Amino acid sequence: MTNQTVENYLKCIYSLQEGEPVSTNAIAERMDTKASSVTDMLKKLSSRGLVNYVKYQGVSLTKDGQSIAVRIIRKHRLWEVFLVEKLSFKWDEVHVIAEQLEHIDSPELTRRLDEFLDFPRYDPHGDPIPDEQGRVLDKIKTCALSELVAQDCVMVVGVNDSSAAFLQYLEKMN
Amino acid sequence: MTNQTVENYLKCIYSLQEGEPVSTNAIAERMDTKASSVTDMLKKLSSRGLVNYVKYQGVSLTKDGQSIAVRIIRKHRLWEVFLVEKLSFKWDEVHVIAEQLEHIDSPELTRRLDEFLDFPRYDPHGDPIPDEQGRVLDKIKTCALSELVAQDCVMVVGVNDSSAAFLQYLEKMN
DNA sequence: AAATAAAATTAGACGCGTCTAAAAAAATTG
DNA sequence: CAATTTTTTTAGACGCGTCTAATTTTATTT
Repeated sequence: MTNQTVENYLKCIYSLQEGEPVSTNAIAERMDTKASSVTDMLKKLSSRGLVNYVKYQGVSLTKDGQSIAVRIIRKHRLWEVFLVEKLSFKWDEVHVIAEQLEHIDSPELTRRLDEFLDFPRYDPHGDPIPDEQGRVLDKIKTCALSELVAQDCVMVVGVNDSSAAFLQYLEKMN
Repeated sequence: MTNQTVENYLKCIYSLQEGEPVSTNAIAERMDTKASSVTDMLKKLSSRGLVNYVKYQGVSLTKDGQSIAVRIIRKHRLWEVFLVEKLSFKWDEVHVIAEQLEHIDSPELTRRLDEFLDFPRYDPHGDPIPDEQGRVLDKIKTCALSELVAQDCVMVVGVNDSSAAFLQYLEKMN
């Protein structure tokens, strides 16, 4: 199977993983595909040693699978930083583009991009950027603006409503 | 067919085009594939209105096909400038990476990248970068170092022998 | 211009990733 | 705990881009 496809499946499983194995249906829903397609793919990923898959019992990443997933996430978030910091994109515009850029295969490019960006630890949404060895920090703690009291010192890292209308409203109010 | 594939075929035909229609074999050789695969593809491109294809008579780009090819080349060369100017890659290292980056689909990204790079007219090899409307300048005139005489004022834009050994030799001699 | 060589096309196949429909297993419920 | 619902898997198909082998068309040679 194609690198792109493998990477997207692994990334998806990674993001759904929380202790217990991930279900076929959960993957299908997240990837906007059919459960039968997922089953097919899981068998192939398993035979490549990228996931632990037991029929009817869900799936989890192997060490190799995890390592690939983390590398993709690293690239995704580095590109998001690039798009926002260097090309002045807004938070909500960068995700779709980064989903393409994350599949560019060149370790040297990733290394140099990281350096060019001054080794950022977090992406524009406050999500941690894994380092070259795949180590991941914790996500920055976030809370709603409404939970704060006067004098609290915070940084705005994102919005929940990313509709064009709302963003334009924020823009207008500066 | 897939965007990537279409784009690669159109780019290839564009680069082989010089007055007369391009032959099936020429495309096959350049793309490292079989003539029969090329024939299959030409039929599909033709039915999409991207090429003028007449059996046994070669192929040429339509206006639409040309426009797509030029857009890919624009992206390819812009990314090459980025890699060399911003990430300090060497001339000969950037081509393979740019072949991946050129397929990233986001007109806004291309626009902003262009701006970020200060609207460069030529890529690191002296090849012209098409503008947003698809206008292409002439390639910068080049000649061999050996053709020059003392006092000539030139800029080195590339080497013919890009083997690691030769590049390291140049490096050593500064 | 007939014979031969080269170039291009067709026919039929394959792997990939996906799908629908049907079957099987697991979970839920009355 | 038997019946029903939900989840998952299997079986069989399809489009894409490619391939090999065979055929057809065009070009070259003598």
